[in-house]
Amino acid sequence: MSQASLASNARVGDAAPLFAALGDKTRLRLLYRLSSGGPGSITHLSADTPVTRQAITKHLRVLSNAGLVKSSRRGRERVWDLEPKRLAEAHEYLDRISQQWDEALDRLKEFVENDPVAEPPGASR
Amino acid sequence: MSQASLASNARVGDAAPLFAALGDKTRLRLLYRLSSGGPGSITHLSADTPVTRQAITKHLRVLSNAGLVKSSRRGRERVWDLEPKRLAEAHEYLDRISQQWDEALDRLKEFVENDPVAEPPGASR
DNA sequence: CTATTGTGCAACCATAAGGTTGCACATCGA
DNA sequence: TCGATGTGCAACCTTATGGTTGCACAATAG
Repeated sequence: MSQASLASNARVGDAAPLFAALGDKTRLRLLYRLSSGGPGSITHLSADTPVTRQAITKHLRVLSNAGLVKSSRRGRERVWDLEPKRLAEAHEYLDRISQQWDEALDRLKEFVENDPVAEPPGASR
Repeated sequence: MSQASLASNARVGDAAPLFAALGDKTRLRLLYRLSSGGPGSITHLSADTPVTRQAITKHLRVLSNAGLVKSSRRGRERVWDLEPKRLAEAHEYLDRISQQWDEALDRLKEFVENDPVAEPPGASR
């Protein structure tokens, strides 16, 4: 079994949801907003974006499902904030993947340097 | 800039495509496949998956657009492989984000410890 | 030459995703 | 109490996404 791979086999399906949650610029912007500006209500958060409050609500729900943010009611407002625990988990996750990429790149170098793919000399056309 | 945020402001829209490309389990599996099993043709790569060759083709194209894989023709076959350079870039990227998360988490702690439900600056109306 | 194998392309489908509008309802201020 | 403000829900629209099937075409094996 080779050990250097882009994701450990067992968790490969685990990473996708996290990446998917991060794979939208509006959501990344929201995370940025929360991390730099602190917690905020929906209307507050949507004030900076070109999209509607409703859209923001949906995105927050996605982030919430991914465990990246949490919300709490405060009077008639609902305040959203980053979720430290999950965020730390995701953080570790990215670190691990990052490290595995490193190893994968090493293997890749060997590939290229040693024996590409036994390329047939006249393979072009 | 000593500001701790989840993503640097200017690049926030840059990360999304990468994450989006990684946000699918079939594609992650493909990357895993390529990183552990080395390069392979489409039919070869799709032999291990429950989906059709055509679906794999599409996924490879997505990964290719994200710069994570590259392909080269070899006779009548087309061999796909990881793209080292871009992969390294993405690697750095994840590292950077990972680090920023770390900083963001620090700020988060202060939030919680100092002022539980602090009003974001400028929240008055 | 002919059959086989490997790709590529295109059409098509179902569902999810991102977004909008509209409206009901809760809560706060005066 | 009444109006203003903040949310939540639901319907709806458009486009992307993930997937399939079918077929044409290139290249290789006999």
